[in-house]
Amino acid sequence: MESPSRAHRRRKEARPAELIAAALKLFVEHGFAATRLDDVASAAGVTKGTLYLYFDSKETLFRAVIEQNILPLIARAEDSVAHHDGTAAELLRGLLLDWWSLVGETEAGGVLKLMVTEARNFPDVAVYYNEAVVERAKRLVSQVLDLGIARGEFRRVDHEMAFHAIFSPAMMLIIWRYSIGACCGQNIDPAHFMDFSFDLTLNGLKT
Amino acid sequence: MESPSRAHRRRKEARPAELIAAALKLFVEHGFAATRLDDVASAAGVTKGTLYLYFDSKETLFRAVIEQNILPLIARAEDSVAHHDGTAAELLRGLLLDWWSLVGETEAGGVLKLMVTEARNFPDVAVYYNEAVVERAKRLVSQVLDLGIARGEFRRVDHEMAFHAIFSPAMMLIIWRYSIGACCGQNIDPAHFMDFSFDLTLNGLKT
DNA sequence: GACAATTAACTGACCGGTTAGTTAGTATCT
DNA sequence: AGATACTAACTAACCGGTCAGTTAATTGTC
Repeated sequence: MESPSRAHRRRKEARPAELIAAALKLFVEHGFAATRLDDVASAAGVTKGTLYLYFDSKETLFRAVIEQNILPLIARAEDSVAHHDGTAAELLRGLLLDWWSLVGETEAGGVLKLMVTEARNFPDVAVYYNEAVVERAKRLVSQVLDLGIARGEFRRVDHEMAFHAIFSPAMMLIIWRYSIGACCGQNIDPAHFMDFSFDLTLNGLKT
Repeated sequence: MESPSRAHRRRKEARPAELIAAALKLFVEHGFAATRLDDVASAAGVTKGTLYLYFDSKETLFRAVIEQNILPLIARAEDSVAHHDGTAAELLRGLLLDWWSLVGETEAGGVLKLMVTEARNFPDVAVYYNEAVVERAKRLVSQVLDLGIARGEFRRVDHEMAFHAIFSPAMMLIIWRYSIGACCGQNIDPAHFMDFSFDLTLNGLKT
């Protein structure tokens, strides 16, 4: 027996991350209000008292969950911009697939669903998310569209509209997976759907 | 005093609908768990005790909210099928715009967001919703796609994929409006966006 | 290397505010 | 007057947040 007795070892460094991971999972599953801190703590292998050593309140924990899970996303997005080679179409596909492998296929994808469900209860967090993620992505897509139009690949389109149209399928896929899809077995094959919907959109964008 | 007595008139017939409307609004805004029944009741102009005359529990009220708001939707969808005239493209556009004016532009649109946020807490309701709304819509779109393919208008496409691709923008628009969009002023012009995204998709579908 | 003395991560019982659900009583209708 | 739509005061349970106490690690002393 290596460590049943050591169930509660002292691991100050690891706790916050573990608590945040547990909180993300449960917040996404049940929503913020319906999630008990006792459950978050025990999912992270500690008790509620310990949770309060690291976070001031349930709300603070929520903010930490959002922040921790979008910070890497922001960082990664930035260097993805610079290296543009190939056609605008290829760049756009790369952008979308990068975003997918970063958001869609990781636990972090739940943050999107969480923001959608809790935006009205935490408007300031929603504004922060909008600026840190959505607006940034919008600017990225806008650049690619400009490039595509300049190269004669794309039609002149409303950038705002195009952005939403391009990301809608991927966002829908994520939200679906964490909500109704989780209850009704029939899940869409993500890779297949991403390919399909991107082709559809690209055809629409082409001159 | 003009009508403090009016405040509690006896209106057995009107109460359930009023309570359901108030509940929908608050459930969509704050989520199921974070909504107080006292608030639902007072939004409907009664007190909590009255609410319990018409609904057994908070959960029963939730189910009623979903059911009442998708029943008309189902009914309307059915007769929209039969009258197919014109091209498949026109039919598809009609289907989507009908759905939009029925779901997107009414209070009932909130049901979609509500189902997304609460699906995991009410899996059986989610399954019901999926069968009563999603699967039904899927079959409708499938018929139109078959028609379009038979007429040589559309490419041979995976119906499941195409369905999700077609409805993604509209669903995203609704979910957006009731969540992050509600916190960050910048709302998309629905009519414009629906036109834009449908054109994009249609281009992709065409032979 | 053993054995305090000290520090700090962690626990779990507890408190108080909140809210789903109940019920005794009031107002309105026929 | 009898029936019933409705109210408001009430209860019980639940859960966010606290804190006195426990236990694991570290340091210091011989």
